Amino acid sequence: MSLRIALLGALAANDGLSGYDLAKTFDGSLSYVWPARHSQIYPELAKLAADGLASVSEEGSRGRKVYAITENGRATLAEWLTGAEPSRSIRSEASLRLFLLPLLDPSQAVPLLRREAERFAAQVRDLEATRDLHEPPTAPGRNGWYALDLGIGQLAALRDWATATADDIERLAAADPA
Amino acid sequence: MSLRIALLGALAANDGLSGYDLAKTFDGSLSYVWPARHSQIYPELAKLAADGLASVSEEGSRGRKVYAITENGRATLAEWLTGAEPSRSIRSEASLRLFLLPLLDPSQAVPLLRREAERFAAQVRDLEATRDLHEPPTAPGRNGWYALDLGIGQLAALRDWATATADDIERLAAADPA
DNA sequence: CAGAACATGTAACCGGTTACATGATTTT
DNA sequence: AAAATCATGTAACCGGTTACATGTTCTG
Repeated sequence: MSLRIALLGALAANDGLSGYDLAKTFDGSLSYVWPARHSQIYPELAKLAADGLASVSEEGSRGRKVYAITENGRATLAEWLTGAEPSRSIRSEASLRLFLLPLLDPSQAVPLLRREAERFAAQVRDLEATRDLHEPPTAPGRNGWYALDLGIGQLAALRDWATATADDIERLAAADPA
Repeated sequence: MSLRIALLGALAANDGLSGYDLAKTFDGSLSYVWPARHSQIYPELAKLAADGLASVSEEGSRGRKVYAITENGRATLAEWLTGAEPSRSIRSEASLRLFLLPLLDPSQAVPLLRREAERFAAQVRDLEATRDLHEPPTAPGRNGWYALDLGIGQLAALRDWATATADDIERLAAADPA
């Protein structure tokens, strides 16, 4: 279900996208919340068209098909956004790693946590630089900007947790050298 | 692959767990990074045992099987934790929703963003209360505590983003009433 | 004794990933 | 002319979810 919504959202934000363009979006800004590959996007676009939520608005060269969201599609999107509770579950390999690192003994865990923290910090700096390169665009395009902030916030939280946990483990190890 | 690691991690943190116990762990603390159902856990434990990474250390009443991580299992876990880059991809329906909410017109988006922010804030308060109920336990069990902090940090980031975005949209709408 | 909680498993289905497959246009 | 990029699709496989299926022990 969520892939449909994400596609409708991308089309609503910036009408006139091809499967190829969408694949890039799902590899860029949208990848922070819902990554998807072209092999999943093309069939889903076909289904969206079959269900009347999107339509092929234009056929370009090289077989390019440009999709537009329909009124029906907009309604479906708005309904999902205003309606039912979304699932709160997330699955993150990077977080799993952070979560398990404290299992190692302090001499191993602390440097690894600091390395991870530095990695997240670097990503945060990258994204902040990307964001600050662009003047805040006006309403519709602005969404890419908000998305970037969401990514930055999540990564910064991971960075801070890794730092705090490394500090805590270090403190404990110093107080009680097992 | 990651489920194996998560299971090994849970067994390393607290040896002597059954599939049933593990299912509860994956529904509790571990759910913030890697949720799993018992229907996935039982077969994977069998595979872990077949591969010599864990073993059945004890059989209790009601068919209860207690698993223990083996030396081999510990080595595999340590290798994954210290080794290769974990995938940075995450998939979150809740974040997708936040991400798309700014697409609605301001009069709809702002209250929904504030409602979401309040929801995240409530979750944060809940988790903080849970955490503060318990004295920080000593080394091995301490991991549940760190995990809680990671969950709190992630949710707080979502809360703050929702609040900031609502403020921003409101500010824009006030400046330029379309 | 009934209902809740403990406890383990299997099977069908679905969403997502990887790999396969093809061809057109642009750039060097 | 070759290589890169644009562009769309299909198929096999795998991990995860939902639903099915069964039996035991404890608690009220």
